[in-house]
Amino acid sequence: MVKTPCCNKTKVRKGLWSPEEDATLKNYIQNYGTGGNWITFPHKAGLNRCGKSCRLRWLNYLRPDIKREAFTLEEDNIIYTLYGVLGSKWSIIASHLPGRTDNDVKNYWNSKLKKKPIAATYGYKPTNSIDTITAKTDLLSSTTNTLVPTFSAQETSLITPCLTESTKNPSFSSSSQQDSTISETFSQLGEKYMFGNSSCSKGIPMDNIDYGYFDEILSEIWSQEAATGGVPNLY
DNA sequence: AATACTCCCAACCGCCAGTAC
DNA sequence: GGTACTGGCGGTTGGGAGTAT
Repeated sequence: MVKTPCCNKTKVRKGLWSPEEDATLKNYIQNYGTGGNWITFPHKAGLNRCGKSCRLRWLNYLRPDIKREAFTLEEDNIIYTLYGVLGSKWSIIASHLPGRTDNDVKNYWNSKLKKKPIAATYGYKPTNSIDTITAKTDLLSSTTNTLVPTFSAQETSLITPCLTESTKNPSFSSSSQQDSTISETFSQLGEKYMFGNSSCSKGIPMDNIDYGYFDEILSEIWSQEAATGGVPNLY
């Protein structure tokens, strides 16, 4: 199929938005809304911009509920945890951070979080979520070794490999061996999880996933942090 | 002070899925 | 069912700001 451009790219303005353009966009939306069609929006609003560019500018910068202040530690933890489970599903991660956009979260991850030591070691900060999943093994049926039905069948199929690996991983004898084993295990788990998530995102509407589960993970992490006055003692 | 380098963020690009016709 | 169109998303880039030399 021939790709149709959303606008005449040779005639529209590109690059940084001027304060005048911002004001025009903001005023128009506040008075008339978007009209439900971003492609025709620039013409109606009197902007010489591509509709997609207008949409992006509004959603990522001009929307009144955008949070401009620095990310908090709690937000860091949410990003680490959800990234460990979902991978680079920035829009879903951002939906759990009021006032943050997917672009914000993506930029923040790429420029800050992934460079932090623990993230550099493990690729992300899965120790908390995996640890908590391990802690939830008391939810496993002792006879069938299956999860109690707080998870859907599909979610169980994603989580079970992690449980199996993290609870049966042998021989943490020395700290260096422990570090490399943990690192390797998380690398494997990450791949499995990403694979699972990939098939999940293709097969199941993401809306069907119970994000209350992540809330459980986060509250546990925060309560440990509050109790110990710092990062939870892992392993 | 001048230049080189790095970092960060806003914006763009291209692809894909959903929907209307 | 096929095509055209649109919105949404993730990856990538450009360039300004800050820092190091």
